[in-house]
Parts: sequence; structure tokens; C-alpha cells
Amino acid sequence: MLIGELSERTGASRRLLRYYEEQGLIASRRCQNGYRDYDERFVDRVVQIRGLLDAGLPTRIIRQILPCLDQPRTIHFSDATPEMIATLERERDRMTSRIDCLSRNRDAVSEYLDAVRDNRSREAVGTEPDT
Amino acid sequence: MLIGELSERTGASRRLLRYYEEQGLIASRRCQNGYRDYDERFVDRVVQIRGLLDAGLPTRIIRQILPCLDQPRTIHFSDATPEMIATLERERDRMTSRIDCLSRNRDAVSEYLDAVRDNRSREAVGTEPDT
DNA sequence: TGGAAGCCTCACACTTATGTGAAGGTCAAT
DNA sequence: ATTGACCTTCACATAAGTGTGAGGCTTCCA
Repeated sequence: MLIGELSERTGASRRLLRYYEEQGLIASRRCQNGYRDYDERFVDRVVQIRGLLDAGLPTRIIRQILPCLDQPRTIHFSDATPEMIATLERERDRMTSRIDCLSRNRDAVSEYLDAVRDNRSREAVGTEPDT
Repeated sequence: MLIGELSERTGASRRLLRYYEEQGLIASRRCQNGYRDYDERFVDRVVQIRGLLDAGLPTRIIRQILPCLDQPRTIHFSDATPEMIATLERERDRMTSRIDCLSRNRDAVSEYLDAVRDNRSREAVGTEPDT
């Protein structure tokens, strides 16, 4: 599959796909004419990369954890150096606190929206003045 | 409280606090000599801002949702224009999907770590060769 | 009175993740 | 053969979040 198709199927711009390659997040073979040639598995891979980026992880961390998240769950124990494991544990914890923080704030936003909605319906029956 | 103290208590550099002010995320009174003067509530506020930033929200969104998340939960219904509510709902949904994505990936990392740990203990009793 | 420590503004610099455009090759169809 | 839709590399641009340093206040303490 050429870069245009990968782009369409993942929603990442061509530019961005070349950037991910430059960052070592994905790889491509080259056709005789120099065109990049990707295989199927990169569709999921790119989607995952974008999810992680959107979740706030920088490419250098993604590059590290990506091998562990490969589709045909082949565990590469060879990569599992103590430093690697430490990095992963640290990153897992960071992800957890990020999740907690996001959840708290999302809940706060939700509560606000609920309160506004309540206020609206009270106003609708003309019961209370607002702030 | 002067900027130095706020910096120490929040872990954000002075530079960053000035930047947040420039971005409209926090505000300060000024002393006669021009020094910034913050009150207590900004400690929590800054911590919250950093949490949201770390969670991937850009300052322009944080600026919008911050008033809704104020400590003494004063609901400012006056701010609740339809566009504002729409933005908040959109942002709440984005936060939810970010949480889901982060959770999935964190779980994948956890699974990998568990697998490595299992492999380690099997190795310890000399049962299996590795990949 | 002098120095250290804290503050101010301004400004240049860097990284990360992106967009955009130029100059040019390839390929398929007309 | 030319057009249009691909692809290539290179390079400049931008926003966000930071660092760092210059040049210059203030405040306090010895």
C-alpha cells in the first residue's frame, strides 16, 4: 500500500506519516521508483500511534513502548532490559495518573453541564432566578 | 504570595507562571513595586492546569473550561452560552475517548510487564527458554 | 553602602507535532 | 506527448510549552 492509501485509511496526513517514519515509529519498504510501500499491519499501528500521541505521550516514549504493543502479541523478551522495564513501569504509572487527572476533570465538566441543564429546566418552569 | 512561593508550592517555574498568566489561565494583583501577588487559591489552580496540560488539553481549551471548575463551586450560568456548552460537551467527549485510549494502552503495557514478570519467574526455576 | 536575592520585561532559542509549498520524478490514461 | 494524480525530498512556518539570559528594578541584611 502506498502512502496515500495509508493516509486515507488512518486519517494521518502524508506529511505526518513521513514524520512518524523519520521518528522511527513506522517503517516502509521502497518500490523501485522510490515510493514508500507499507503493509496492512501499519494501519492499526498508525491508529495506535495517534491514540498515544493524542493521549499526551511523546514520540520518544511511544517508540520505546511500541514493540511491546505489537499486534501478534509476540513478547520480545530480548528487549526487556531492566532499564526498559523501569521505563515502562514509570510510563504506566504516568498514564495512570493522567487517566485519574483526566477523569476528575471530565467529571467536573460533566457536573457543570448537569448543573447548567438543571438550571435550565428550573428556569423553564420559572422557579428560580440565576446567578 | 509572590511568584517565587507559588512556583515552589506548585512545581511550575516562575517563567511558566508568567506564561500561564499571559495565556489567561491565572491572574495576579500587583504590589506597588510591580511584583505579582497571588492568593492561596492559585496553588490548586496551577496544579489543576498542569494536570490538564499534561493530559493533553491545549491552553485555549483549558482557558474555556477553567471557570467551570472553580473551587468554591460557583456556577457561572452567565458564561453558559450555547456555544460554550457545545464546546464543553465536545471536550468532555474528547476527554472520555482519551481516557479510553489511554486505558487501553496502559493495560497493554501492564500486560506486557506481567508477561515479562511471569517469564522471569519461569526462568528462575529453569523451566522455559525465551524468545 | 554594598551585595545577595527576588522581582520585572524583553527577547531569543529550542522541541514537538504539524501544515504548506516548491521543484521535481513516475505512471496511467487520453 | 501531455495531463493529472500520484510520489519524492527539502525547507520554511507555526503553535505550544519551556529554558535562559540580559538589563534593570527593589528589598533586606550585614
